[in-house]
Amino acid sequence: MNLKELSQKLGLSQTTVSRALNGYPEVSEATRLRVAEAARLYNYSPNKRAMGLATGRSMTIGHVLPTFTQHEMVNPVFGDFVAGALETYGELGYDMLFSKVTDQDEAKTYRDMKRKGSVDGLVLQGPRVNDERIGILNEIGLPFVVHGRSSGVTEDYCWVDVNNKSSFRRATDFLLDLGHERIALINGLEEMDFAERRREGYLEALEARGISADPALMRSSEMTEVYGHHQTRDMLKLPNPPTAILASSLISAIGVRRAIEEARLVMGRDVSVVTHDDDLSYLKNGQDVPIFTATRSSVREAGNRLAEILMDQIHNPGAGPKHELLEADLVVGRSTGPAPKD
Amino acid sequence: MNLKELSQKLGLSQTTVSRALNGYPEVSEATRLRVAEAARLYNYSPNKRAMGLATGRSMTIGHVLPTFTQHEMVNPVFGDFVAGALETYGELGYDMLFSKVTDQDEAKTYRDMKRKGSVDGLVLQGPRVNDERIGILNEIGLPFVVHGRSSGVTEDYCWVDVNNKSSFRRATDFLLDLGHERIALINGLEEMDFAERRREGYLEALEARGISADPALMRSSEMTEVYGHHQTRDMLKLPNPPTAILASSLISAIGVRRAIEEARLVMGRDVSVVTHDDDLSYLKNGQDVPIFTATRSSVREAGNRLAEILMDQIHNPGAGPKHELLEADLVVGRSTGPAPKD
DNA sequence: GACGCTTTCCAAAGCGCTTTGGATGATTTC
DNA sequence: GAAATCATCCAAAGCGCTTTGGAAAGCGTC
Repeated sequence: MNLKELSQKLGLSQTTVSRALNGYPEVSEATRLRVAEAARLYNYSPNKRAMGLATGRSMTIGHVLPTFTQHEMVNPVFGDFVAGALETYGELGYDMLFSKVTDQDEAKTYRDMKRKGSVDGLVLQGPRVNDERIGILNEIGLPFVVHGRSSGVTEDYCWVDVNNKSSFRRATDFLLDLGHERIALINGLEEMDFAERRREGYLEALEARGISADPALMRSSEMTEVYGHHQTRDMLKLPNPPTAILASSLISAIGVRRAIEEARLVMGRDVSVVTHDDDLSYLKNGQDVPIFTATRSSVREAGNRLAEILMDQIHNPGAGPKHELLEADLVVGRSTGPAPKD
Repeated sequence: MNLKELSQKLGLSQTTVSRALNGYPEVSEATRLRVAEAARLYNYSPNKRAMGLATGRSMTIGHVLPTFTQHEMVNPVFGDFVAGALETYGELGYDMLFSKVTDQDEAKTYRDMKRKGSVDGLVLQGPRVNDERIGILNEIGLPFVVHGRSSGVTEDYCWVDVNNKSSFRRATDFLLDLGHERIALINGLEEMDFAERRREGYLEALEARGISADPALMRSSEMTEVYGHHQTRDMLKLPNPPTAILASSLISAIGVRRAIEEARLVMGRDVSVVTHDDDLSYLKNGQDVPIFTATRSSVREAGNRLAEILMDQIHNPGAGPKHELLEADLVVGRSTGPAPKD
């Protein structure tokens, strides 16, 4: 059933039926009702492609599967982030289109999406420090929002980000207050912007107490369980091992704990651990009492907020770039305790 | 730049340019080259929506975000599965369209996709026992492939699945061979088809040795870390606790280990653990020596294979339904050992 | 009753592509 | 040398929708 057929059945023109369905005022309430009724009866819904052709809008948002380049690792927060964004898209009738970038040429994918008219807006995930993709997206001229920020980029753009710096500053302060002085940082890959900001917060807290950071205690790698384990195992073997560890994700924190236990130490007594927690639906940080003391910020909520900003940008092209900085909670669990006296 | 403009620049008709670009034979090699050259020069690529309108094909595959109904949990394998499927889609120029189903009315979403012409094929994830969605999809008349199977459904359909039954049978046999007799099963939600098949394999192995299954040792729940932990903690408190545990996912196995360690027991000595491992990119089962003894099958590879079958179905509508049963490896790690003598 | 103003509807022209059904020469066949 | 064949190309008709620019009818006004 298409518009033509439906309008014939109703004895109306396609124009009127189209207008009735799209809520234009040039149609009487009586016929609007009649049209709506018939549309339901004949199970009519407009062809999206034809609609897109005619309007120039595709009602689709483009995403690129965020993979950490090394090892083709899919970002574990992907699923929850998407779920959050989809909630908002769905409400406004938008779909989500996915592409995977095989080569490094992500810019080409974005340009293609614009040229082919397949999307009305874009989402950029996993921004790196000085990310050149932002400049390209600005130049392409399609509304976009970045999940995260990119230090070094001077031009303005829309973003939604967790306050990584302040949350890691607070986490470090929390450990310092407990008397820890040898605090390790197991961070994400250094080129990632969030990792840089977390490191800044960590360093700032140390400096404020006059503690000089030990490069041997600052690690950065992909946020997997195995890497968390390796880095911790190595650091615990140091002549002067850390008494506390800051981890960048719950998954690597699980590896941290494994290494601590393998060393026959007790987490929260011998070694304290604080992690960032994206509040993933499939990986909750305990139930009542958190397993790990953590800086928590729901990535799903971030997806939600980001989508709202993007929708806003699409519908009000004039409005300038919008930003949203989400503050993480610092939740105290069983992985932290006073620094051991030796 | 659109077809019209490009053809004007070339002094050719749109027909010829279109044919040249799409590899039709009615165009001389010389002009084909000239057209290709100009297309590159002017950075032309056809508008997907217009192409879709004209051809009736959308070059898009529909996915529905698989959530376990309770708690809106996003399936953790989602990211890797998508990455696998996208590899194949990308090669053939297909995009991936995502929708999230808010209500239970997933069928409506599929019907809409068909009506609106937004997709050429569908992927069904997370099939349940007796899943009525399969019947609906068959009736809708859009090519589809199921990731998993649905016992109880008699009609034929395409699927890609891990041999859940045989792998859990093997895993159970492996534990039995080590002398374990009280083997617990921490399974996924019972309505999920994979959970049923795994239970069957487990029961079959026990029965073959004349061991009657203890209902107190068979748990099923969402596959989260917390649930794995809770179930294990509870079972270890039983008067006659299990000496081995079979877990349905690496994430719940991590919870199992946490509970074992909290009980001051040693995994692999006091309690053996075998888990299923989807070989997720962000959650590897150790590096050289696996942490857990596991039945391993890459969900990314499954996504890849599934996409291939779907592409095949779309391009050869006549061919009957195809199936692929993936056998899981049984890899031995450090989480299993002989049953303790008491 | 002629006039203007609303209200309500419609015909037709796109949107950018594919594809059908020729047209035009060039080449071969007898 | 005329007819048939072939290789190239093109004009125009869709695909299913939106939207522009009227047209027709209804209504009050003077």
